[in-house]
Amino acid sequence: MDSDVRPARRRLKAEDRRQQIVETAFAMVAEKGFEGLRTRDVAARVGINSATLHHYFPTKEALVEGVAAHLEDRYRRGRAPERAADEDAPAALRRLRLEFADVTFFWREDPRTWAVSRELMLRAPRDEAVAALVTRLNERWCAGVERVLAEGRDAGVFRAGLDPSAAALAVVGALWGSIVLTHPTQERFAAVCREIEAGLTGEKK
Amino acid sequence: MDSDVRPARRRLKAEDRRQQIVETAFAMVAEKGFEGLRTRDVAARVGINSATLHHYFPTKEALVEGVAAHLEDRYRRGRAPERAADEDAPAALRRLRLEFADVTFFWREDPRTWAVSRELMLRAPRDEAVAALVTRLNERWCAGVERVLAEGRDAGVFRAGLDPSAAALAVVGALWGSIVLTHPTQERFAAVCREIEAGLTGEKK
Amino acid sequence: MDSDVRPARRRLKAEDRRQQIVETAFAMVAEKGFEGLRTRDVAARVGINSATLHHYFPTKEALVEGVAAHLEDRYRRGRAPERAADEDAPAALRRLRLEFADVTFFWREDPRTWAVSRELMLRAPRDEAVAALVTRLNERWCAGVERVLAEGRDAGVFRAGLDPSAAALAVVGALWGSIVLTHPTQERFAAVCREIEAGLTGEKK
Amino acid sequence: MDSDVRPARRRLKAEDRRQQIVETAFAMVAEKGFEGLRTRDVAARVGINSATLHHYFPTKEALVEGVAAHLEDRYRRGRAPERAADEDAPAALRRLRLEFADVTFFWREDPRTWAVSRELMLRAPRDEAVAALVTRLNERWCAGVERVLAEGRDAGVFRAGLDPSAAALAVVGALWGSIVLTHPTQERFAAVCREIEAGLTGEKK
DNA sequence: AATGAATGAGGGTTCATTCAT
DNA sequence: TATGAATGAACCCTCATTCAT
Repeated sequence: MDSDVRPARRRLKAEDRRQQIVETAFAMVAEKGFEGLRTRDVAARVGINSATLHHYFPTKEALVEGVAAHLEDRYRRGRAPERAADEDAPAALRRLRLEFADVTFFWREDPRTWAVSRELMLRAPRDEAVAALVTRLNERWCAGVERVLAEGRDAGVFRAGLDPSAAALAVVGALWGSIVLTHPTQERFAAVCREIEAGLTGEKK
Repeated sequence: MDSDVRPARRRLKAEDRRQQIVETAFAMVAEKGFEGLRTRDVAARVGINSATLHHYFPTKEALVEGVAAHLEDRYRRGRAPERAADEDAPAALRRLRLEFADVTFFWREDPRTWAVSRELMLRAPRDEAVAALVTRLNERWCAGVERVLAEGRDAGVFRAGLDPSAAALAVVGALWGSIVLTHPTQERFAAVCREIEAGLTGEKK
Repeated sequence: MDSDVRPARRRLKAEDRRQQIVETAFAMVAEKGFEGLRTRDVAARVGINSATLHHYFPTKEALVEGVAAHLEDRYRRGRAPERAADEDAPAALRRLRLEFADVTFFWREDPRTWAVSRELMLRAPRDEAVAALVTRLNERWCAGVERVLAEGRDAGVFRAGLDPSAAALAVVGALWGSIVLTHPTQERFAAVCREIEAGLTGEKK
Repeated sequence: MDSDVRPARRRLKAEDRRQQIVETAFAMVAEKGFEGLRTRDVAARVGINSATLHHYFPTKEALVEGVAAHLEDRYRRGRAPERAADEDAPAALRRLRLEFADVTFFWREDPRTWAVSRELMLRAPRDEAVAALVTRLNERWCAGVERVLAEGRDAGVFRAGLDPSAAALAVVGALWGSIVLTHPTQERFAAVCREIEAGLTGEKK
């Protein structure tokens, strides 16, 4: 019916509309990258006039920053559920595996989040605000892993000679790089994680 | 006769022009990314009309592919000089360190090549031709590392339980990812390499 | 009763708002010209929503007319104080100099009024409502000067052959044109006024 | 016929095209003012794509400057033909009347030139390049009149006490101001000129 | 009386590409 | 081979105005 054609979507509350726009833009970036992000397309997909979009985000850059902030939100919220399987493993190992699970989760369950963060990476060198966000996210990630590694080394779970800071960067790099470079299957990525773990625990030759 | 000589000379000149254009475009991508690549700018920097550029590269996509091919060339040519320092180290370790040295070389000495390859890798998901090249480059890189790892494991240099294929991906990912994510200093990157090596050799706890 | 009192009070307040809006728009035109007049900017400076502004002035044209009317008001009110200096000069000369003083007053003491009237005069050919106002203002001005000139001529103060109507237009044009064309200093403008006076009195060769 | 629909107007020589564009823009400014100048409209009227216009004038401001320069050209070229009528009048008077004739010529025969210069006046306070042009034109005009006045005074044609510089500004202002303020008929403007002349010659009371 | 949301109709500018010479 | 002229399809953004509350 006609009432379906013109849905009662008009005149949303401001915050809802902002959210709706940001999410649409987020999806668009995931599909076509920032390069392919068009304010008109976003507006059209939301079902509003492109001038209305400018009412919420006065400039495209503001929209991009909105998308970036949204990404940060998603990272904060969505985490992989803890698995009961590892109950008897050492704490450090359990937490390391949780880290792996998180990455797997985003890589498998939420490919858009992954795609957007890749796009942000690409844009960072030419956009200070994005660069700041990317740096912040990475540092937070590395710092988390570093704590796990330091505690695990002190607890005897990981190699004694391990340099937590450098190793954390190597681990995070390996997780991120292996995915971006090769888009591995879940199995292959699991194998990579096992190798990382083995490298850290220092399993005897 | 002249009519035979001239075409030959011209074709040579034409090939030079192509090369000149590609190199300029390469430099431009290094500076501004593919997103900032403008055919007119390239033409202007070469000193030709932008219509002339289209005479050599009928479409922008063709030019991008030219840049990609040029990158492959550069990878084939430029390598880090072997260092005499490691003479008494096992062969596998020496070759692994050579791999590290190569990456360091491109990251420190040839930033443009690094920048372009970074752009290409991140752009790959949205461009099939680029994706093909990237896959080829990565597979070649991983295969090389994999051979080193397999031989090293068999020679007792690396951990016995090591899965050469997965570990190679982890190593390549760590090298690439740590650089792209954090733009490390030379010292920091060296520390990362040491951790990778330690993870592979399986240094006792 | 209250219901009688309130509407009256409101209407008063409404009139104040209108005044406030008009004055703000007036200031804005003085700063940026009609070309730079934006309803949103006016509303913002008043501290109201731009929709509220449209509640008082349903269209931008109405606002412009409001500004024009406000200009007329200002001309009616603000006049230069009479100077005691010329007490022994003939009446016609005294009144002519008063005219000069008025122009000087607006040009020096009230630059905003001057700026707006300049905008209106130059804009008149493209806006009928403005043209009507401008014509009215000019005719009033010319008529005033014309009376002075006629009386002065009849009193033997000005040239006998003087055509009051044409001379009035020449005088008014000279006052206005010399200012708009060159933005003269006060001294230079005074010199221009002296020349006008000399031309009218017909000072012997 | 079809060959009439698609006139052989394409692919003009660059300078011709520029001229064509400038003249069209000039006409448009005369009609609607700078405020109403639209690059798209100009292009459409010329019969070219609006991108082609940007090929010649990379920015709207450049086009405006082109129009301004064109105005200066017109002033340089177009002058009123000298009239044989005044042969027995003193040289200074003849030259003064020539000045009047010039203004009359532009005001009657070439109203577009007049309109554009008025528009430039309006724009000058907000555009430095235009302001410079306007100042240049006015100074040139005033200087010309000043010379005439000085010579005429020294030759005994004009009032002995006349200040050439201030009087020149008064004359130029009167000519310009009387036209802009009232858009006089030719007869009325002629009367104004007569009054100016009378004021300068100092005709006895 | 007052507001924030929403809009339509442009407006200047960009850019890869084509065409005639 | 090389060029300048020319183009169409967008793109981001602006602004007076309207609508529902």
